[in-house]
Amino acid sequence: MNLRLSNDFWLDMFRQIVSNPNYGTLPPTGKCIVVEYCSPNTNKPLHLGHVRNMLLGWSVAAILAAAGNEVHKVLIYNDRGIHICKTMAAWLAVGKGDTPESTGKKGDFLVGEYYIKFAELHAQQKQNLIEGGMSADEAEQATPIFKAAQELLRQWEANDPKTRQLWEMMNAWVYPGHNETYAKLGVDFEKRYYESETYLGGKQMVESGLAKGVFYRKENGAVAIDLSAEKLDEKILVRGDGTTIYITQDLAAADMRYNDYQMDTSIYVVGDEQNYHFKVLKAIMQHLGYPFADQIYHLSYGMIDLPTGRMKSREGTVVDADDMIAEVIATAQAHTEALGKTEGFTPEASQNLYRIVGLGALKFHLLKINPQKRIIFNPEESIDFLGHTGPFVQNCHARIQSVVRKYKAEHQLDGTIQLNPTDLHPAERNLFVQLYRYVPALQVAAQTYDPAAIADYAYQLAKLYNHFYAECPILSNKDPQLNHFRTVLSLTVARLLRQSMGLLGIELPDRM
RNA sequence: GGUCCCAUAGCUUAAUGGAUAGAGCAACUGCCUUCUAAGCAGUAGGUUACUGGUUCGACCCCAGUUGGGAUCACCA
Repeated sequence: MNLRLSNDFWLDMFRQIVSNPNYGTLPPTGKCIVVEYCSPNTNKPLHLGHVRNMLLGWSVAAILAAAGNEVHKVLIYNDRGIHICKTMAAWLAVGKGDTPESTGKKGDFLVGEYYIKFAELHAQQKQNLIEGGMSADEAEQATPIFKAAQELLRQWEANDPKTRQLWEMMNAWVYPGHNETYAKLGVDFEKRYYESETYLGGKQMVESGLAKGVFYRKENGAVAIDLSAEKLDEKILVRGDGTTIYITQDLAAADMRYNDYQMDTSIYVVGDEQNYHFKVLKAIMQHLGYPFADQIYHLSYGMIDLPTGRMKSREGTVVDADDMIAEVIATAQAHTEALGKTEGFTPEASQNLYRIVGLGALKFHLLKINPQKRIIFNPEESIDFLGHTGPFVQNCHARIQSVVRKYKAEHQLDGTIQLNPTDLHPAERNLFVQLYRYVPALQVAAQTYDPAAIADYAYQLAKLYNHFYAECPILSNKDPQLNHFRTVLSLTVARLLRQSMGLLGIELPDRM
C-alpha cells in the first residue's frame, strides 16, 4: 500500500516535470550579482591555474543565473606594473623587433617568452655583479635589465609617449591570444576592467576615508587603517611618497564596479593565496560603509600544483592552458578512434566530437572537486575518460539519443504517460526521484557557490539511467504504452543531463 | 611566532548533526546473436590523522595534538 501511494506520488511528479519546459529554472530573486573571475597579467599566456579559475567562475555564474539572479561576468586585467615593464625591457634588449606576425607565434606566447627572457638576463647579470664583489641583495636591484624595467615603469607613469606606445603594442599582442583561449574554453565576459584605468582612482576613496575618520595619516604621510579588531592588523593604503598600493587599487576597482552595477553581491573568484587580501578588502569596504560590503564574497579555490611543487612561469614549469586543451582533445581522439566511435562521421563532425569529449573530460575533472581543495596535476598521467568523468555522462546522453532516434523513426512522441503506478520498476522510480532532486541540487550549488554539487547530480543521474538501461528494455516491450513511457523518461533524463552539465559548460553529443 | 585552509579505502574523492560512511580508478569474477560495453552486475578494500569534549546521536560542532599548504611588505 505504501509503495503504491508512493509510486503515485512520483509518477505525478514526473508528469509535472515532463509538461513543464521551464523545470529547473528558478523564479527571479531580484538580486544582482557580479562575478569577477580570471584576473590575468598581460605578460604571459594563461595557464592551468587560470583554467580552474575560469571554469569555476563561469560555472558559478551560470548556476547563480539559473537560480534566478541577474548575473554579470567581469574580468580585470593587470595590464600595468613592474611585471609588464620587465617584459618590455627584455624585448627592447634582445627582441630584435620581433612581432607575432614576423615570428608566426601566438601573441601571448611571444610576450611570455620575454618574461622568461627577463628572468634569464637578470640572473646572468646578477651573477656577474656578485662575481664583481657585490652582495646578492644589492645585485638583485642593480642589474642593468632590472634598472631598465624600473625606468620603463617611471616613464610609463609619467605618460612618456614612446613607453606608452611600446606598452600598448605588446599588450595588444596578448589580448587576441587570451581571447582565443577563452573561446576554446567557452568562457566569456560581459565587461573587462583594466588596472591601468582603475589604479589612480583609489586616491579619492582614501581622501573620503580620511574625512570620515576611517583612515588616519602616519608621521611620514602614509595613510593607514587599523583592522586589529578584525585580527587583520594595521594596513597601509598609501605610501609615504603618496603612491598607491595593490589594496588601494582594488578598493577603487570595487567602487567603480558598484557605480557600474549597484550589485547586491560581489563575488571574486581568486586563488586561496589571496585569502588575507580579500578579508582586508571586505573589512575596509565595510568600514567605508558600502551597502554591498557585507556581501563581498571571495570564492577561494586551491592552487593547481605539479608533483614537483608550484608552477612557476619564470622557470617555464607552467602547464599552458592552450597545451592542456590540445592534449585533452588529442587524448579524446585516441580513445574515440580506439573504440571506433566515429564511423560514418564527417571529418568535421569527428573533430567536433573530440573537442566536446576532451573538454568535457577536462571540465568535469576540475569541477567535480570541491573548489577549496588543492589539485596536484601530474602531466605524466592523462585525465580519465572512464567512471566518474565527463565522458561517462556524455556517453549516457548519446545512448539515450540513439534510443530516441530509433523510437521516433517508427512512432510519434506525444508525451502523455499511461502507466499503472503498480507497474513502476524500481529503476524507473529511482530516476523519478533523481529528476526531482535537480532543484534542491541547484539551490545548494547556488548557496555554496559550488559546481561540484551539480557535477555530482549529473553523474548520479547518468549512473541511475545506465542502471535502468541495463535493467529495462525500452523499445522491445509488447505494450506500446510502456515503450512510449520509457522513451519519454529517457528524453527527460537527457534534458536534465543537458541542463545540469550545461551549468558546468559541458556539451553533450548526440552520438559518440 | 600570529591568522587561515586541508587530512575519509593503495590512489582521486562524496556525504543539511540522523539508517550499514557512498562512488570512481587500480585488482579480481561474470555480462555484447535485442535499444551505444566510454556501459552493467558482483568480490575485495574504512579505527573518517590522533586525543579529549558537547549531543539521544559526530566524518560533520568545540578544544588540543600531529602532518601538509597558504598568508602575515609603505610587493602585486
